[in-house]
Amino acid sequence: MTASSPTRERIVDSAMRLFGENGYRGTSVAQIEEAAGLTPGAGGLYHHFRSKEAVLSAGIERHLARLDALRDIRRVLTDLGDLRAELTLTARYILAELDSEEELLRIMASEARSLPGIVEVAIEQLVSSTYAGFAAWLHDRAALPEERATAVAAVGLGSLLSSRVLRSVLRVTSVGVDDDTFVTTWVEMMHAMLGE
Amino acid sequence: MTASSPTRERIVDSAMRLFGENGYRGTSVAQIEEAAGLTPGAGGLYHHFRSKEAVLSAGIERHLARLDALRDIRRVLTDLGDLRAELTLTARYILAELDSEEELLRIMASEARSLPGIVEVAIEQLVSSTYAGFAAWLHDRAALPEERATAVAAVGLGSLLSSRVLRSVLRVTSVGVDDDTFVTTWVEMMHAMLGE
Amino acid sequence: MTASSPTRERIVDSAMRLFGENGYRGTSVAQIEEAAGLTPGAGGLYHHFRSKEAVLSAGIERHLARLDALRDIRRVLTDLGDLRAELTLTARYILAELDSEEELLRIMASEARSLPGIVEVAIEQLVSSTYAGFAAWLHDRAALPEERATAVAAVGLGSLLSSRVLRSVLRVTSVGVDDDTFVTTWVEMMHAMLGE
Amino acid sequence: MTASSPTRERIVDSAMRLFGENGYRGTSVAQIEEAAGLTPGAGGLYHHFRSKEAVLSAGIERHLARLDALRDIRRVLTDLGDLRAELTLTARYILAELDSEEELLRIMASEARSLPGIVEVAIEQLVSSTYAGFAAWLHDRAALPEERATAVAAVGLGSLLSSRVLRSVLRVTSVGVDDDTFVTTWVEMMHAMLGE
DNA sequence: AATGAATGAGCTTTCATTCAT
DNA sequence: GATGAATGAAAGCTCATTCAT
Repeated sequence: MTASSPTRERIVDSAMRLFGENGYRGTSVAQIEEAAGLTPGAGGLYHHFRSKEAVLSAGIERHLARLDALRDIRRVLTDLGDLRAELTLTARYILAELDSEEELLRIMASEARSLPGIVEVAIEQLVSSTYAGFAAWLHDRAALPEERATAVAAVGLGSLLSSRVLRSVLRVTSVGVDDDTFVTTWVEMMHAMLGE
Repeated sequence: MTASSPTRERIVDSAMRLFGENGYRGTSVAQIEEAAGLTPGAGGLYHHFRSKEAVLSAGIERHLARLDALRDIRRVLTDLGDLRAELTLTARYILAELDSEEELLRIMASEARSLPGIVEVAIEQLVSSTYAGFAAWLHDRAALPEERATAVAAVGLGSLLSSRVLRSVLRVTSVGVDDDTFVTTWVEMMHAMLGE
Repeated sequence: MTASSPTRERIVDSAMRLFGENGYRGTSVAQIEEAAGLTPGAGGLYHHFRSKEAVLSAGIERHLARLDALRDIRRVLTDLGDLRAELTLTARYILAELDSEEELLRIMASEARSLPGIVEVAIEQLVSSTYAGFAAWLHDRAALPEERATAVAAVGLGSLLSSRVLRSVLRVTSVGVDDDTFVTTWVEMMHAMLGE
Repeated sequence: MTASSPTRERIVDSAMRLFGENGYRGTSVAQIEEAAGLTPGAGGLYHHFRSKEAVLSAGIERHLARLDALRDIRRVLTDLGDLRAELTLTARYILAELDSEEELLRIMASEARSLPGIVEVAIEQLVSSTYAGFAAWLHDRAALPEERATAVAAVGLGSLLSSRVLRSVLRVTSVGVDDDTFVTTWVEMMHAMLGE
């Protein structure tokens, strides 16, 4: 039950990958053990975690720790002097983050309702803070009134989020638009909206 | 195995509700039977369906049949002469549809990866046709070139989809914007984009 | 989960026998199933009981129901006019009852501490009422003051109980005395104590 | 595997206490290790004992060694000239011994059937010799013929044993008699029996 | 002597599915 | 068409024991 060890890390890695692929319920402890190089079914996992759920918790916490940066999204959005450039940067950054957290996104979508406790907290932290951060930036940078900034953030971030939900969660291979075009179009829309 | 009977209907109803609430794996055949008024665990379900998966298939097919209307979205978007009004109508209509198909949306998100065959086809049909339909309308009505219409459809519909994915799938209670404001803002953005 | 069925009865029978032989923990559900004619390990037991503990509960309740007679021990001790004869009858009756409840006695001794809830109640009902019943009889029949009757009952019944505890629980094969001699000696002692 | 060491002693102490509280099967090697100040689950116990059973054996042997005195009960029963006084002394002594061996008594009762080998021998040694010793004393002191002495010993010791079996094994909190009254009554009964 | 790690075997329980009635 | 009963397979988890360090 050490805080960290190579095996422990391998267990979390394997588990999160399998959870993302097959869902939490769809992944057995034996599969995780096997993927982590332990004898499947021998219960080796339980020397490192109290339960299967504890593995998920550890995995989610690791993701969240890694995402602390995203939480304060304004740090990325330094003033480039050019709104279009900043919006492009934002879009690319958020898409890249969502891509690197594909596993987490999949798990959240599959298990949000079956595993309330753990997953709910993670979603709240992740989504709310991202939306709030972007809204605050719109308020500061584009001088939008607070309520309007919130609404624009909801519409704008929704677009970016759904592009990854479609791909990673719903496995929709394509809606006919490549990433670059998507970003360009999104930037145009946001820019048209923000005036100037 | 009759094509249709009151019991069969009750089974599909109960099953889809339970799948939406607890996921496919999280719902046992016995639970479905009980909810459908049969003796739980007695296997009565198997007089109407070959397997648990067949119940899901039937449920999804029923949803898809009901959604045929949405497939040809242009039927709704009759010419009102006013682009803003038409966009507002579109947004409201799509959100309403997503709401009435909340069950399906949840199931798709939870099981897209664990039950490829059945669910994947449904998602493909549903999403692709909706996106394609909206793009076609943009092409006709707003005179956008085809590629651009596709891109704008992707960005625009994504926003609407995300709003319901957040609420129904990820259980995010609110991102600070009510539906009316969301629609208004979305319409503005689309309108700003489409020029004129 | 029917209240009664041949299989259910066989499960309780087998379980109580095995619990008596190997203890509650020492008996696996698979063993019970096998002894009851079900496929071991297939979980058939769970169609009749919610858990392994529920089987023990049902078994204990069955024993207790059967022991309702013993509870009012005075019914047996009808006035024969001869104290010696009545004491002899009592001793034989109690030993016979303990013998027919050997299983229960073993289970009580093995599991009194590991399964408090269920077993504790049974012991309390069984032991307390027997002691109280015998004390009441001594009070009525031999005109002993209440406190004295209680003390004599404790000493006297203790002897009888220990003879069966030694044999059934501790597996002491013999302490050099056969049952008839034991009863005769016990009767003499009680008689000497109760005076003429 | 040293014959004796502080850790070894702590292991036996902890183990016997836990066996008494939770039973042999109900106590894990990890629990014993933890209670003995070792890292639970690390297998430190196996540096001192070949197996879990060997710990129980060592514990029982230690108890038996301590009980060698009781085996020759007559040493206690020195001639006081007064039979009543000697009986009182005997009763108190045996009850005190049973109390100080509560652990052992519990273990014997719980595990007599699941762990025959080890425990059976201990019980045999302990019980038989006590009964035989008391019978011999009755034979000498009260001039009872051998067979009669054996029978009276069985009836008399049974009472004392039961009182502790009820309390320590069956957890019956009280049968309405305190220890002093119990002893007094027992002495009276034995005295009435032994005549003069 | 002690520990971190691993393992094989076992546990209780759940469940989709089948079948005679 | 519905039920009571049964079953094979698998799940999460525990545990006595071993071993390299």
